Amino acid sequence: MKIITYNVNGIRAAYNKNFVEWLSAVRPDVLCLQESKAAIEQIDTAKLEDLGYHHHWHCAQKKGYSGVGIVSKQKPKHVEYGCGLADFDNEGRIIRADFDDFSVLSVYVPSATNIDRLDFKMQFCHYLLDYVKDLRTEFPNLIISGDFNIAHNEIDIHDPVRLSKVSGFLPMEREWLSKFLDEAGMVDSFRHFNNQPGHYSWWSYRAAARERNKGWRLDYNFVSDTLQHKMIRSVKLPDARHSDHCPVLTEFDPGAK
DNA sequence: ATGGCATCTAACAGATGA
Repeated sequence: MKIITYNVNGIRAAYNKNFVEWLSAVRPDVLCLQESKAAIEQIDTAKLEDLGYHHHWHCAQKKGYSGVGIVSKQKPKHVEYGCGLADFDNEGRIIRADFDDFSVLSVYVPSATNIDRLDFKMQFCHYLLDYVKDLRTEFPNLIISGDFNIAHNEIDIHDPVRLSKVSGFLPMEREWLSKFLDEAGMVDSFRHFNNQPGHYSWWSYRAAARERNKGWRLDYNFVSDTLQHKMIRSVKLPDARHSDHCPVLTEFDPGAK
C-alpha cells in the first residue's frame, strides 16, 4: 500500500507538466495533495477517473488559493471536509478519508512567510493537535500526510543557523512539531528509515536552490504508532518536477503482523 | 537589507509562497 504526499503548487500547472502521466506511472494507492489552487470544476478530474481513481477536494473560498485533496484507488467509506472551524476551513487546509482499516488526513499548514500570519499558523497547529488526539480515539489507525511548513530538526534544513529566525524553522514551530508527534502518537515515517542529512522536500525556485540542494524538509507522512510495524519504506521522489516541492512516498505491507 | 522565481487572479500589477 503506497501513500504519497505532494504539494503540487497549482494542480493545473502540474497537469501541464505531465502530472497525470506521472501518477499513471507511480500508481500510489492514496495520493494526498496540497496547494491545488483550483476550484473543483477547474480540475480535469476525468483524467483521474480514467486511471481508476476516486478523488475528493476541500478548496479555499479565495480563488486560486491553497486547497487540499485525496486521490485514492479505493472509494473512501467516508470523507470529512475540513476540521469544523471556519477560520481554517475557509482556507481549504484539511480533508480526511476513512477507509476500512485506516484513515488518511491531507493537511496544508498555513505559511507564515508573512510573519503577521505566525499567530494564525500556530493556532492552526494547536487546533490540529487537539483534533488529531480526539480523532485517534475513534480512528486509531491514522496516516497524516501533508505540507507542515515546518522543518523539524537541524538535519531537515540546509542552513539551520542562518534560518533559525525564519518562519518554518523557528524554535516555537519545531517544538510544536515534536509535541505533535509525541502527544498524537505519530511517527515520522521518512526518518524511521533514514537519519541522513541532505534530504529535503522543498526548494526555492530562486538561485538554482534545487540544483544546489539548498532545501527544507516540510512534507511528511506521519504514521500512527498502531501502523508503525506495517511500514516497509519511505522515500522522497525527487524526479517528479511539477512543483517546488517533491512528493514523499511511504509504503506499507497491509498483511504485516 | 534586497531580490531572486513561479502560480495564481484580474489586470498586463498585485498577492502569495518559505
